[in-house]
Amino acid sequence: MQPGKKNKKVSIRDIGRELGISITTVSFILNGKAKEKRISDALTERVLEFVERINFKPNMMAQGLRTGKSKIICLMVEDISNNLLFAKVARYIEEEAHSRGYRIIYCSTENKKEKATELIRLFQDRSIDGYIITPPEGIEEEIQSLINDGIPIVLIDRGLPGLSCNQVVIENLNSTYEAITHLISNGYKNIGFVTLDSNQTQMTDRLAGYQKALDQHHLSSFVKKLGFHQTTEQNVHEITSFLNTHPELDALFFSTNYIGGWGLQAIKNLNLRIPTDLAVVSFDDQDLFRFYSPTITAVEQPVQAISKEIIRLMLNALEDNDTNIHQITLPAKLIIRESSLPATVNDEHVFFK
Amino acid sequence: MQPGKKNKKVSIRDIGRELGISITTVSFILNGKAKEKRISDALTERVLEFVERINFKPNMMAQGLRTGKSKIICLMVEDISNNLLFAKVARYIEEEAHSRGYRIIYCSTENKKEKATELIRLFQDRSIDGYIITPPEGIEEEIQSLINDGIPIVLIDRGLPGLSCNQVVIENLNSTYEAITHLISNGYKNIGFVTLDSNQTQMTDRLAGYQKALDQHHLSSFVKKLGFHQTTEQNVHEITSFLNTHPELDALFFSTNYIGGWGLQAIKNLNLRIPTDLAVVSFDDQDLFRFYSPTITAVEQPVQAISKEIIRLMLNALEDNDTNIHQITLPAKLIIRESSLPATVNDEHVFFK
DNA sequence: CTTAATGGCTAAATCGATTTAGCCCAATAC
DNA sequence: GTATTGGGCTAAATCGATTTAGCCATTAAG
Repeated sequence: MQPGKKNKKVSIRDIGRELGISITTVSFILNGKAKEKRISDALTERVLEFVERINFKPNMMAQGLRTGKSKIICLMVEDISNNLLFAKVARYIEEEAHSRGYRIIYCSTENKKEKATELIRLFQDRSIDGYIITPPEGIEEEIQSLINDGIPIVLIDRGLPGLSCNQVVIENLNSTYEAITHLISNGYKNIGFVTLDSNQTQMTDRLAGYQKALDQHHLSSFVKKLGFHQTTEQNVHEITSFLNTHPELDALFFSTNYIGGWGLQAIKNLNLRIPTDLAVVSFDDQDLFRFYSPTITAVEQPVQAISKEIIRLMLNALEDNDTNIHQITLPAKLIIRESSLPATVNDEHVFFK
Repeated sequence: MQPGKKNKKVSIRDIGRELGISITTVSFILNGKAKEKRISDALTERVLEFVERINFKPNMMAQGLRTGKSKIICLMVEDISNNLLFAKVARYIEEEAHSRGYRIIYCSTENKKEKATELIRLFQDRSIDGYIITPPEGIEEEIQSLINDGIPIVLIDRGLPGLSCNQVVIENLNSTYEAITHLISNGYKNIGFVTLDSNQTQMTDRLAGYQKALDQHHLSSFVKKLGFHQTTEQNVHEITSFLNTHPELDALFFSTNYIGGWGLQAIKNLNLRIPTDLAVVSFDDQDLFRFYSPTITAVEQPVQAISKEIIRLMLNALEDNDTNIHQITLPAKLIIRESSLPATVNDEHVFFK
């Protein structure tokens, strides 16, 4: 039995038959090699016009089989649904990729090494041209093996120390430093830092930025590291305990937007006023921070710029065979809102003490 | 020149050569047809063991070319980044699809007919096995042509009246009816409805549910329809004007979560207290509503159930050639929070009047 | 007038799988 | 002793493109 659908689609062969020419000629013309292969302008014109009229699209599987290129890029993120940042990157990348003839498949690693490995193996059959990855810890070997196979990779959101690979990240250290300095200059002295128990570069850099700012002002640090893969309730509870054990805290920095969400929850449960009782700044902006009462100061990632760089690096590697390694670091922006207003203005105790 | 990467990958032919058997046999075994084709258990065992050991994965392009199936499903949503609902659906679907050997490519229509048409045409080369689509208005013909080609389609979030096609939607009418009834029974009498100027079924059904509840209690309706593709500022401004022109409003229903966001913005700008001055209920739950002060009552879509049905319908059609049309309608749940507390309890005027 | 160059096009191999048709041998039936 | 059956395996066609090598005129060069 022949494979294929009810409506047999036309092939390059049908076009050749219809126009009385060889499939070779059709292929050359469709691939823009008419001039190079000295096909006459008249014929080129005729073929292009015909192809346009019948809305012919070459079969990608056949093309892929022959050329070894699938025109598919894999976007492998932590979880496309738990961080709007990834969904936004997905959105921007999609547009540019399509306009260049690429499709994007996505998958989520849950930031687990095993899951990521499994996914990479699942796709390892020549059917993915390039990978855009937020790498979980411990995935170095697997990535290296892709690189060895000559497959373009762009790491995003975080790097893998010890691996030379294209990457697009932001200035985590500097932007956190700036945020903490902002709190300090607004009069806060006991600033807590709530983060994940993770050795990934974006997290360690943010912590380093915090530490750097504190050191510079000789302030002591209060760091709470939340375990990975806990429930929201557990996390909120841990932040609540952290605040209870350290009543001296007058400000809190959350190292990601979802930690920010848990933090606000905890603060609400404790009935603390922001920023009167506790100032708040979070990494990663989101609707919640813009709309919350009070509005929450946040470090905003330049999503559009990040996405542009990601797809630029990928297409460079794919189309221009650029094998140089590009490591791009983009600046992030502190959006100052109500939650970090100067302590002296808001805290009436200061006036009357 | 030969195509292919630096590390030439092994093919079914290499396996045959290595084991001294034909590629036919290898293919039969790999496709689980060993029994049917009477390949001896010993040989089957030997091949499977070898394939496992060298971690062989058949080339999908070759498979696809031969079988006419790409094992790729296209998820075509409005915008994967502007509504977490779509990202969540994407996440759930991904898991199940992968476990069944399918990959998912995504794309965003911006809810525009032209964009959707363009995308469908872009993919129309036999390289997509099925489509999961949130259809924009006016896309009926294009969808029908896919159906005619025998390609499985599942419409989601909204249907296309006049088109018989698989679909998974929720009880928009009933759940809105329930939400409005909830407001009415909590003492609200002048309930406004802010929605999009759209004829899509999910929107018209929500409006119908609102109308039904009002009619039943002989209340008058206040409907504000926002234009498509306006800026956030414009929308917030329009909602503000709506509230100003109708000072009698004591409650507001937002027909989507992002409209809810704009609405909260408008209410905040007007310094109205929720629910004292104005009760609020929104369709679609989100973090913002859970964390806001006060917390916002919302109609929650059963994302997981929706996703399960979507992928179930799709895989049924793909694998079991189920050509029956399934139209699934799932219930949604009203999550009652602070923003819709009874008017009489909160509005002290009522007590002292 | 022969050879070389060029223009315009094509036959056939190839990518890596699936699938049809059928080969060969041993066992059983008649 | 021949015909039939079935077990165990394989050769070759095929999917629809790309690409190499080369055919056949015509013109230019020597």
